[in-house]
Amino acid sequence: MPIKLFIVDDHYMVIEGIRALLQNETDIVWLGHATNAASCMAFLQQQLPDVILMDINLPDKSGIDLCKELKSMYPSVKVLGLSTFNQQSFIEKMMSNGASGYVLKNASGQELMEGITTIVQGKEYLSFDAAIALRHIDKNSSVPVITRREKEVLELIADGFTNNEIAKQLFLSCTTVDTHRKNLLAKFEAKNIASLIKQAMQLHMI
Amino acid sequence: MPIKLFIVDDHYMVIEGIRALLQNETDIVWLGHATNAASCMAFLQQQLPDVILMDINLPDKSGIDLCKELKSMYPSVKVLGLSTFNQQSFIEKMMSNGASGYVLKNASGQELMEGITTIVQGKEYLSFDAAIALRHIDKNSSVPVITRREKEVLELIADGFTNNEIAKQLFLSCTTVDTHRKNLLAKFEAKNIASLIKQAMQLHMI
DNA sequence: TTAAAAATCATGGAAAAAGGGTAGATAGCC
DNA sequence: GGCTATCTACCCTTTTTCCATGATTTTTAA
Repeated sequence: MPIKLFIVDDHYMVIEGIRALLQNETDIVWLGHATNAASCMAFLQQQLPDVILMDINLPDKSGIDLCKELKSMYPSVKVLGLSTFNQQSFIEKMMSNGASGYVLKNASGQELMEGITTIVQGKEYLSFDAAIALRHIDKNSSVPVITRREKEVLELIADGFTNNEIAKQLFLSCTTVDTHRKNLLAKFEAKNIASLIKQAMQLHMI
Repeated sequence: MPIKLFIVDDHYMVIEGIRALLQNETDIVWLGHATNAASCMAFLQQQLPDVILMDINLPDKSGIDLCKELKSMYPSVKVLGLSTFNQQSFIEKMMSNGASGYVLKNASGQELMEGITTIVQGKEYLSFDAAIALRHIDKNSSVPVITRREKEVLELIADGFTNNEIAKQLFLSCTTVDTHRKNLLAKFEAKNIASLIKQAMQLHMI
């Protein structure tokens, strides 16, 4: 039974590339592609693929969010994350939002095919480089979990506001803001705001 | 006379995609591809293409630097920048380093072909979205031009080092580091380090 | 070669952040 | 009801950044 495949990626070059890489695979039926989250959801109302290859960066919504939404409505569809980023934060988020696997865009046709057939069987698949990234970074650091208020404060700090200014904007005491700041530094294990902002930006938390 | 084409991109999917998009173009001769800067330079010693499609993100060196190096050695070769980023900083840098054009990875085959034929004629080419990005952002803000030393200091600041620690690492006086810091703040028009780091990260300068 | 830009160093003072600890109020969860 | 997480708030000290201003040497580019 051939595998019905659908692709969500906003780059034609990648779509064409995947099509070219898989064109000789007789087990694959190409259902079509979407270049954004909205048209992907629209397509799914008509037809359900077995596997969706999903880019993490989409114009209207992150692939991570789309993955969550999609899996809650169509749990049977398997999602294979697709990205140029081999950062553990993305891979982790994608997987925890229901993706069955993750493949980097420099993967070969063979690797891609391996990923597709593996997740169709209900297993998980991480491309070699992605798995390395996960293990490598997992040992050193994990993604900090911050609260809603902390995120609010973090964003204002990143915009250049001082404790005092933030306190006024959020109708808080200055010392409260300072506490949030200190908690942020602790959670990120950062020595100062500079390295905190750098890390937060790298993890796309700002 | 057919156009000899070479591609530098570290993603097989993109290479295959471009090949697929251009496979029916009889005017194009496919010389080959490289997945990093080093093997690109090695190839050029043997054979010179008319046009190189060059990704901005390469594993060993940025495409922007590779472009500069390559153009100084082989000025006749035309470079068409290729990237997912439509940020004006990249486009500007790529063009000022000798690229003849810039195409986004979501370009169609037609657009890509248009870009290639345009730059072969000695003209410049910007894909529609790239041109928009350039105009749009040019009015609002410009990319700060920072010196080598300032970049060095900026990176150390982002890593959480204090003026004192940076001074020791670079064998400078503490006040010198402070001067660089102040110049950075002025150039970015940033109130403090937090917003400086945020901006620098957004512009991919760190 | 000359002018401009970059890199170097300095003083002094005000403002803000970092480091440390403590603690009450509230809300959600088992 | 008790437990935990979150949000709130405070005190104190030290360190660091931020601001203003000025000046010399080395590099770079026209």
